[in-house]
Amino acid sequence: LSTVTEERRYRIGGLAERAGVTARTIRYYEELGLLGKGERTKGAQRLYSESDVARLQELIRLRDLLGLTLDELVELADAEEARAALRGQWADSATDDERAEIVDAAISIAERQLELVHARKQRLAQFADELTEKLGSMHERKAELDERRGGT
Amino acid sequence: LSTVTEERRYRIGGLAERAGVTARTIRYYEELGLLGKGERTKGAQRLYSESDVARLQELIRLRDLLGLTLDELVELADAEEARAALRGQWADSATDDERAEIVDAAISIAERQLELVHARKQRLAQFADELTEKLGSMHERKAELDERRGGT
DNA sequence: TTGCTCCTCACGTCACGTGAGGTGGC
DNA sequence: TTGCTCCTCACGTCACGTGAGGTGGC
Repeated sequence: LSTVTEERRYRIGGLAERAGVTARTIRYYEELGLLGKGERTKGAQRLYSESDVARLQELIRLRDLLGLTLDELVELADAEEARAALRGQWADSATDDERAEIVDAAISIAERQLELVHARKQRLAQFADELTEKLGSMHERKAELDERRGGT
Repeated sequence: LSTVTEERRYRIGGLAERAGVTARTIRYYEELGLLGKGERTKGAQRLYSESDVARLQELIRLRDLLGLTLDELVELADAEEARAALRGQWADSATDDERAEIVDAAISIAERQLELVHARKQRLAQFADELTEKLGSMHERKAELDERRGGT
């Protein structure tokens, strides 16, 4: 019945589905400090917000697409803590110098990730080239056989 | 001192280095049937050929770049067995119809892999886009702060 | 002979999977 | 009330990591 803080909440199953993982994975990530112990219902059920969804999806992407270990994700999360703080109360009591420092750190992190993404794309492109070439020679071999079999 | 079968051999450490894995991984893959128990020296040391290097590198790429599990790699290896047979003695006693069937199967496998590679590239491209956009807005924020600090 | 690399167990670890037994209702 | 989803242990599994103790020399 509050009109302002009308935000959607998910239970662990909903979050899991939206991120493409299981509930177990979410509990494990919370245990490692990757997700932070948030609100609970009286029955002790975990509740998540839309920003939790985005955060988990990001973690899964870094894990699956870039192959980062959970240890590396924890490191990264610690480093990003500063960036998240920018959007919190914390930022109100910070000086512009401090804010600039935080933004610089966040930029470095994003740039590093972009490099990793490009490196992966390179390797995938090379893989695609090799597969395409292989397919070409296999099609040749096939045509040769078909000609001999069709034997006009 | 043989002049024809003059092929380079690797021990497990050499193979490991060339594929970017550890010796333990190679022994484990052999245990799973992914690598096949080949020759040994009198001292029981494993010996590998250049084609073993290529094969292992391929497996590692499928694992790292496409995220296949070892179970899936075993399946794929079983399916590819036929393709490998094309290059062996086996092929000499096969009919052209059988050869064509084998090539068709091999083509299907390669096409499937190429699809997976493209799907991954798509996801990576989207990730890159989002990171680039994020970097853009962070640079804006930075410029804003710098202006306030520099305050002409 | 002395290193270095290899060998085979075999237990440890990381990132979860999978019940068992029980309670709550974003 | 009846399902369904959630909860907390806690043991199992996959893909290796890491010694221990020993032998070989692509």
